[in-house]
Amino acid sequence: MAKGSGLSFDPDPIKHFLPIPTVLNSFLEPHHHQQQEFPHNKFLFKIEPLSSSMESSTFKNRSPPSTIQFPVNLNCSTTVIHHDHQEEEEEHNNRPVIDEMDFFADKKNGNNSEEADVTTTTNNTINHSDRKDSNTPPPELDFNINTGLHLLTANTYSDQSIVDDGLSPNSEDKRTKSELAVLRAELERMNGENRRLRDMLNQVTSNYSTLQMHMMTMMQQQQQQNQENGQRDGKSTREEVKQQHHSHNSHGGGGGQMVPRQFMDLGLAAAGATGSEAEEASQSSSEGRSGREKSRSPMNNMESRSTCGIGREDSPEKGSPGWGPNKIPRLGNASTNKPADQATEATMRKARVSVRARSEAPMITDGCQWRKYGQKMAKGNPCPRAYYRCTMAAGCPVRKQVQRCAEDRTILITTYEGTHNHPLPPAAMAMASTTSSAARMLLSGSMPSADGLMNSNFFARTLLPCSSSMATISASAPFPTVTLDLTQSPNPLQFPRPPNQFQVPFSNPPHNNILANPAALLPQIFGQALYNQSKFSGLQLSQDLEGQQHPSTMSSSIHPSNHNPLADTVNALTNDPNFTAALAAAITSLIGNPGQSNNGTNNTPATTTTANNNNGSVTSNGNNSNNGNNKVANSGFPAN
DNA sequence: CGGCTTTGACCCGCGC
DNA sequence: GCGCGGGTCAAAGCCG
Repeated sequence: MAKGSGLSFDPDPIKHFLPIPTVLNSFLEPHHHQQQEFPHNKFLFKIEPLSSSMESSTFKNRSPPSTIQFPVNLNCSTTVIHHDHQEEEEEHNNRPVIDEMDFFADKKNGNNSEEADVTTTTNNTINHSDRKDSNTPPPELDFNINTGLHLLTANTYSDQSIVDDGLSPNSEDKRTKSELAVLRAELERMNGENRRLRDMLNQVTSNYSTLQMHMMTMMQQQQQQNQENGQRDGKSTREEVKQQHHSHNSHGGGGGQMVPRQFMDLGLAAAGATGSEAEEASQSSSEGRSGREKSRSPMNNMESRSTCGIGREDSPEKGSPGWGPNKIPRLGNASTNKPADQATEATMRKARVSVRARSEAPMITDGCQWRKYGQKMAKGNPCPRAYYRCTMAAGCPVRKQVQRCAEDRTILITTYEGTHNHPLPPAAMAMASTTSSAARMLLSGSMPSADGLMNSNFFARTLLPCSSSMATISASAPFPTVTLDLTQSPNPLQFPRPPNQFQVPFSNPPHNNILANPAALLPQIFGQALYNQSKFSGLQLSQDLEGQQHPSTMSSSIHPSNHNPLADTVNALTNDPNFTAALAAAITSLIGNPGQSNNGTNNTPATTTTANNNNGSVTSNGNNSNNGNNKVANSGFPAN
């Protein structure tokens, strides 16, 4: 392509550069053929009651197939279903929540369902056969799960019913009016419910953040305490030994040598209320490939992070103007640093958080604004790797790499590194929180490993008790990396998980249902991981801990032991590549808006969350033009 | 005109 | 010391 053409380099086999809403749409692909009348930017994200309203108001008068119930209730309007209104109503009234999931399960099952789709009816009808007898959900549905994406169309019901009635004008008119009145009343009620739920969600989110911070602080304190004890009396717990070893060898920097990790600035990171905490963990100094990089005290710096170019921090002499100021000179000797800092810093590496998601979109929307600064062909991968840096604030050291997986080009690998030195938009909080937690997890553990690899099994279980296959941690790379794999088990229904695996940690309050709130999924996963990590903060981990689940998780989890169709469905849904992609994309939009949604102006939930995405921008930033982002996203997309 | 992408060049660490 | 590969820079040029 011509240099400076401004055109996107689009080697990607996947030509669909879809904005978030579109991503969601892609997940709902079966409906595409019905979406023509409704632009993507018409997506309406709506918060509705998860349980109560579900069976009642929420479903009434809606065409089932056309609606997909998303966790926080993302009502993406897209389709117009030509159903008989009354029939629809009846169906809705009788439909248990699970219908939505079944709908998805069928979709993803590959059974495809273009037919089932159009139809939603088909599918639903089948399901209904069993359920019309009873309005109560199956026994195994002991938790409130509402997973479907609820797509509904603005003119789904009344209009259609009016048209199809075939009654005399007068009676039709009356009927229409009455229906209209009912609908209005219902609408108002739903709005009220939405408001309440929004508040609730905000509160939950807030609580979660608070708890997370608190936990981080405590973990740090504990770690420090352990460290002090270790130094004082030479007590030799495994961890302490490592720590000491660590401090002694802090600058030895044996490449590839396994070094213990310990908590560092986690507390700080947690303390950072900016929401950029995510990277703070990664900020932690790193021993770097040769123990060259030094970072400063966690406390100060976001910027120290500075050094945080991806992989470049070690070359102080070289620095880009923007990053120069942040660069930290290489310290040949650690002698200038405080011993404690040396030890910790030396041992810590810059953490990276990698997210693997199956997505056709060029980039996962994370709420930040990125600018592409380079693209390279990486060895062993025909797809180019694109380099982006955060442009939300001048000098923000955060960078990310985006690359397609060589084996499966539908998989998008996004690797984050660095800490934002600026407040994050609400939309970016979720991802930041998630990556932050992951990074902390990574940096907080001190795992011995002869082969240079962390005990991925343990970590996976710790990090993601729900699925050991979803997260892996590697310390063998130049930088420790947490990989969050959202692509595993594309079709769990076809490839059932081992019976002793938890799929999703449902340690949630009634309204914090993961499935009902995808936005909370990742943070919650990592939250659980953090919990487990803290639980095992001694880091005297052993395989015998594997499989151990936190009681809270156990109690509310879908227990695999009893084969549960619903659980399988849930698993299927939560592992659906498209869903995960949509989830990743939706995270920022959904959870990220607590601040905005809190203000009274958002009485129409439908318009609230989508604001940033309606333009089809890949990155959402209310204060900035999305055009640039789109460019970045589209052109920067590294493909083959 | 500012912001962005493209892309060749450059720097650096690492392995041999 | 050299080559390789990853990561970054910055000039050129496009776009709105």
